[in-house]
Amino acid sequence: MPELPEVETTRRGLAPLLCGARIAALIVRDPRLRWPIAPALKRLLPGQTITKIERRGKYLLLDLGAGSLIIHLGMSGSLRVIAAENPPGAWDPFDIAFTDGQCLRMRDPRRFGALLYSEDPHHHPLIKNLGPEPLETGFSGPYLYDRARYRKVAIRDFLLNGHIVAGIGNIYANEALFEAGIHPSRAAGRISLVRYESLATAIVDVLNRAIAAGGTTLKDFAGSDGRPGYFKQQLRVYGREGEPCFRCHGTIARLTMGARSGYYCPECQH
DNA sequence: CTCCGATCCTGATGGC
DNA sequence: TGCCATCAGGATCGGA
Repeated sequence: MPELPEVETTRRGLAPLLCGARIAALIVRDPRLRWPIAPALKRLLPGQTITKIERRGKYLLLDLGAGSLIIHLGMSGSLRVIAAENPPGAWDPFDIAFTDGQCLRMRDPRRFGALLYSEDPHHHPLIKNLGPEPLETGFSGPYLYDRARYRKVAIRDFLLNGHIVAGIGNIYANEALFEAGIHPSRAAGRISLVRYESLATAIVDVLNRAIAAGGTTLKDFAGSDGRPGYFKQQLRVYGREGEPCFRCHGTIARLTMGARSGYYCPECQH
């Protein structure tokens, strides 16, 4: 899915198109997302106006003044603003139609995404326990080091835990660990403060570069303009098993860690 | 509390 | 060509 850079790319694309847009209707073609779309939204939304779009981790928050829509893209979701008369595809679970004839249409083949509403989104159960934003204050090497004390979980999985730091998924966890020279299966509690400083710097660097490239498109992801993200061309380890390391000319290896692969250079990462 | 595996769902891909 | 197993960018839940 869309990780932080893909969600931020989506947010930046949508904000100028949707801020000030007045909702005419919510059209639900398939409510069976990660959490079912609440039927009450169909009568709650019409007449409301989007005032701004925020991002928290991988969640988009569409501010309606009295509350917010919370959208998650799951593994395969994307959002576009198009003319409402455009015929929907088979995997487009909902449209938010606006009074100007445009609509915000979600596409999500795997249906792991979500459309929720909260009067107080930052205290919503899915959001209130998220860790700090990696691109804002509150995130740092010492923060990661403190949270990691005595923990045996692999550092790759530690970074995937949104309650530790928000928005990092498997691609950027692997890329940041390469940049910091840390082996993905090393126990989080057995990494020095100095190395956590490098890791925090690497995370910020990788995320910023990915946002600048419009995110990473492996298969499904498209920005709100329908274009893919180009960070795939800058990936140094993710998806590169058997290919040469750019730093040492060793060979990138793949490690099965639970259900998701860890990619790393055995020469550069310890 | 922490950790790990199962789970939701569909589609692409590769082996036989 | 067809069939089957495996693997995917997430995140919650339950059991050990």
